[in-house]
Amino acid sequence: MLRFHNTLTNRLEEFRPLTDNDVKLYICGPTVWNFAHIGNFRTFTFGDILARYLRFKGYNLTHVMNLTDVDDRIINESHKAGKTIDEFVQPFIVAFWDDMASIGNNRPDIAPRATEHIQEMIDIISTLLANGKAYESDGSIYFRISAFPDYGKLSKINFSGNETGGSGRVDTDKYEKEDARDFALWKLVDRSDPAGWDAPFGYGRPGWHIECSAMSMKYLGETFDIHAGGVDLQFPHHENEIAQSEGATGKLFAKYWLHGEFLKIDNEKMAKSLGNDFTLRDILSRGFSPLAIRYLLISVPYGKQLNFTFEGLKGAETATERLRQFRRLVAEAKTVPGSDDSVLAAVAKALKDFEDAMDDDLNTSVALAAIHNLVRVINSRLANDALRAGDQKAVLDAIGKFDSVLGIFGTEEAEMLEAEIELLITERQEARRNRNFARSDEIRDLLLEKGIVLEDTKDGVRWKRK
RNA sequence: GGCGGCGUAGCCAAGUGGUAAGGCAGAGGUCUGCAAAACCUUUAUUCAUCGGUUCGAUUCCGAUCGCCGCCUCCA
Repeated sequence: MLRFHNTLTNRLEEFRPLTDNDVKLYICGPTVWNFAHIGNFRTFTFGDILARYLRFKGYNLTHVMNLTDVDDRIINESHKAGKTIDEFVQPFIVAFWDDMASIGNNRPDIAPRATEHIQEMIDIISTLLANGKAYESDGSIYFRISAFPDYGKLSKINFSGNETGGSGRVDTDKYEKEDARDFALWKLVDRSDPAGWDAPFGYGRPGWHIECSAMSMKYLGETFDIHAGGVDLQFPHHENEIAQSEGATGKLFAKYWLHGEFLKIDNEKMAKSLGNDFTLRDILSRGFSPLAIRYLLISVPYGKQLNFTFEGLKGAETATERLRQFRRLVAEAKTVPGSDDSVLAAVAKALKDFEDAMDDDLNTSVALAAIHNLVRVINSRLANDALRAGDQKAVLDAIGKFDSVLGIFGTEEAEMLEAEIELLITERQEARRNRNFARSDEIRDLLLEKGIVLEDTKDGVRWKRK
């Protein structure tokens, strides 16, 4: 029985789709103003695992993840760069999908861009204006929180204890709002500003929160199953999404809310000021494999904070290497006919433990333990005995299942590429020993073409992806 | 100030009212001419501290200390 911790109810709940076997999932995607950092990828990898597991369980999934391509940061940065929003954002979108592929995250079925859904946002705002849940002030449109009694049901936020007053933040807004908590749905901007759109209520641009309401409801319906994202989005972003959407439709917006916890670096928060806001690219350039990064990101359940360290990443590197090696050993094992009940039982147990763990709010830690336990049993077997053909098939099937959910065994292509690289490096070493430097350079260039950079260290030659 | 989470071996960590998963590192071993790689075995009388409840607590309650988050753009 699949269960999720639902932020809305703050309980572990059995997952039941709204309709039959169909599951509609929305995950808040990146703001494409920069390269995404490792903390972003923890959330997106959690989202990917969630999507994969829902499919593993046999659900017919529609997976939507938005791209936020209009917000103040983007507008400022594109201004600075002297580019249009689209020109500025495009390379980061490309980079984002490259990074996602590199870390093994499947592409969502639909990845809508905010700027392509302005009309849908305008429609929601119009509805809210018409039903009294929004108002105009100084040309901008605000959500009227006092007209939505459920406000706060997700974050359980208690405004009475907030820091307010002279130095507080709540009252510092320069605009005239009925209530300090009210938030912008549509911001009036000057005609000359290219980052604006025409709307019945004036030339302007959407507030941050409205885009997710518009895109999720457009592709998944007014009520859908799961809405996921990082914890920091819980308030105000998700709370405001609920207010806007339910305020407009009068229906439940999302049934289950799942929030991915933060990633810490060396037990500290990730922050630009601390210089530890590593992008995926930063980490790859240090020679770590994307597979190891993925492994580390899922080694702790999504609902708990994860402490990211380079020592841990080295460990993840070794662990994924072992898993890859395991699959190779099993696949290439010489077999004898038949099967062994004790091996089949171990495989069945691993599969059950794995599924039980994933059913339990995606407990990837325990799921990984189930896999490692099987690896140990089978490796022991392999060390002492020939594998039976039936056992081999069962183990490979199980690996296929584990990997369809977690994606940590590495792809065949990646494995072949690495074997090829190792071969070339060995040949280059040989050439250098024989003082055949021409051949050595030739190999180096060949590897460079494949995007592999060699690094001579005192322990020998290492390589890394460019 | 309000609200929430966490503190488990050298490191990353799971977990439960009944006596501590898994990974990495370390140690020992198998294999190998020696290495490396690979594989196997092994590694916490103890779960931040102090009290309480209980036959029994790491697990429940209270206090203390420390860390992280939200309340403000943020995965």
